[in-house]
Amino acid sequence: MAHSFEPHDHTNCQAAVLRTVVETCEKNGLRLTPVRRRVLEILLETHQAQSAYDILDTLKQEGFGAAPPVAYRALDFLQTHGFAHKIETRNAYVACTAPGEHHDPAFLICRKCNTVAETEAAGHPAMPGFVTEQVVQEVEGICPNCLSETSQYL
Amino acid sequence: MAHSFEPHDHTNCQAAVLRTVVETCEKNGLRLTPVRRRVLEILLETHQAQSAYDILDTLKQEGFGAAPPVAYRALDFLQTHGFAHKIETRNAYVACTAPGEHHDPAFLICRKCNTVAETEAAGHPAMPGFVTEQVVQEVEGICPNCLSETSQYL
DNA sequence: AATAGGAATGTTATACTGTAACACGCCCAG
DNA sequence: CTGGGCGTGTTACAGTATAACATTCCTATT
Repeated sequence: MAHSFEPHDHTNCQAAVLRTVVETCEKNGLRLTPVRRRVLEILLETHQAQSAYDILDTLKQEGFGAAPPVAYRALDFLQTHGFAHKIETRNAYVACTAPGEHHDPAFLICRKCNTVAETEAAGHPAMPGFVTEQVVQEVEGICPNCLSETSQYL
Repeated sequence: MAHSFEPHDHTNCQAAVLRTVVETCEKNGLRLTPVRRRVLEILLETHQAQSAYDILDTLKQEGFGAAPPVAYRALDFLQTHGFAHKIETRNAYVACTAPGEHHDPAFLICRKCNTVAETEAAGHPAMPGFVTEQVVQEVEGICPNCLSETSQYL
């Protein structure tokens, strides 16, 4: 699977994830309602994290409910079932690029182009006697594409 | 150094960190002004993360400026110089428990007692060609103390 | 000692992020 | 055919954070 920083057929990328999510929902009796599906599609349009209010703006224009809970509830659903993730350092959201494939996602975030790449967390901090339940790993830096541009890394 | 989950002489714990910070500031020509010092002290009072507005409430009562920027600017200073950290998953702040000792802090956060323990991040997600600049690692779970209490881990 | 310039503080105002609580409609299990 | 759960929509509000400007305080020179 190509990651977000690599050139890839994005139309196909979107379609593949959407298909997987639709199938997963059917298999597990989850209701991928119009709002929920649309929010996923909005997230899938780009590999940049989008704020709940950005998403809400789009929803409004399309005739969905106009108040924040509409967006937040759809995002909750998507996150609960692993179809979307929150980028904590940005208070923004991305579609999962590998639904059903892993348990501890980690994110590489380019501070120049804002692209987010999802990867698997390889281990996490621990301490004897501490029971881990959730792991957040986010790395900010410069992605290969922005690095190779003439402007360099500032 | 005892970590936050271990029983320890907290008065001494606070004093030691404060002393180190004071020395570091003197050594590097940093101005640990009254507000900044007081915010650090407030953070040092507990190993639980405190919101900027909690801190601000205390500042107000003590005659410091009453508007959010007062707290946020002091926190910015402390974070910039590694004396405090933001817990991204909680929008809250803690004092650094090992100022000057490491570069990539990671945090273990007990969801029951809200205690935060700082540790060193052992490695972080990467991808070929991506230049890492900042790493955020936060683990939520149950700390040893809460685990051993009769109520168990729910 | 006088003073110019930057740093720090304080204020107002506003932007951004997120949730509580309740009304309504839909659907399907009894 | 109904009642209860779920999903949607709304209003209202709570919580987090910053922009912009005025003022004061240092301090590094004259």
